[in-house]
Amino acid sequence: MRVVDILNSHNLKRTSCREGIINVIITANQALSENEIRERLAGNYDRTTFYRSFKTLEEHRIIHKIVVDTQMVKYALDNTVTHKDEHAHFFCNECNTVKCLENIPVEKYKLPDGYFDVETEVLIKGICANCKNQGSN
Amino acid sequence: MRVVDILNSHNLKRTSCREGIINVIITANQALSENEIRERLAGNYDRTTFYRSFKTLEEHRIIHKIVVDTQMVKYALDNTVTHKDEHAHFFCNECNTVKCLENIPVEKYKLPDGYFDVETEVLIKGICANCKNQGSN
DNA sequence: GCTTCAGTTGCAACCATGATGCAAATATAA
DNA sequence: TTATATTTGCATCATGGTTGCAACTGAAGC
Repeated sequence: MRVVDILNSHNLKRTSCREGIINVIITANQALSENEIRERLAGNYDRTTFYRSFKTLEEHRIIHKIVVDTQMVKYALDNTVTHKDEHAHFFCNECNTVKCLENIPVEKYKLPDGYFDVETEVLIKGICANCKNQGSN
Repeated sequence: MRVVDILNSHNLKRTSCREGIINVIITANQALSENEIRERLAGNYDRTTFYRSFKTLEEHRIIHKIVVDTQMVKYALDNTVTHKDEHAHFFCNECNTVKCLENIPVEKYKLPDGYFDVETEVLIKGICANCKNQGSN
């Protein structure tokens, strides 16, 4: 599916910022932060434009946000695009990258009486395969 | 265990800010934000002092931080104090409260080859029992 | 109780993320 | 090409996190 079609199917205008963001995220093999996306983007956009583009794309479930910490937010292509269920995320303490563990569905936790869950976020922090290998060299 | 003993056992000086924070968190039945703690506290402390107190108490595993979003951070008494294992957290979309689900241990997710986990954060968002009851009245 | 000093506090200043109002610019449909 | 609903850029603000530094203070020793 082309980026144009993704935007069209959500009745979103195709602006260079939106197209750029989606392109960068689709190409990347990992979740990216606002700055990481900006670096990989041709155009130079205002922070607010970026912020609002992310928000719009998120609301339309084209991308999803992973909050690692209050000072580290990353974005990845959403489930509805890759057709995967709710999945866990992995954050590497060494290289600070975030990966969607698309084959690791989040467990359905049994809540106390009267509690109802809407969504569950699972963030696993540790060392990724890449950094583990470098560490043992 | 008294607050004084908690600080002493970690070789931390007993300052009114630290004692106050721990007291407020122990008393509360839920995780609290910086502002919620400040409101319940007698003294008037600088933001930086608060921030550094939280950091110190967190590093010594007396309290732990729950990041709901980039703009919402809450603190709760840590496992080492209540002697509970790694647990899930519940965030109510209605009343914005965070509760430690101390009887809900986090699942040990099986990671891809080469990946090693250090800690897993599980944040379940939904409606708490309290808000659910009010909604059905 | 007084002295000493490592540790803590308050202040100023800075960065990142999130958010809104408003005028100018633009995508798209007519 | 024009009209209009959206989007963009700019200014501005809020919150959380962070550091440097001088002033202050808890706790130990005298």
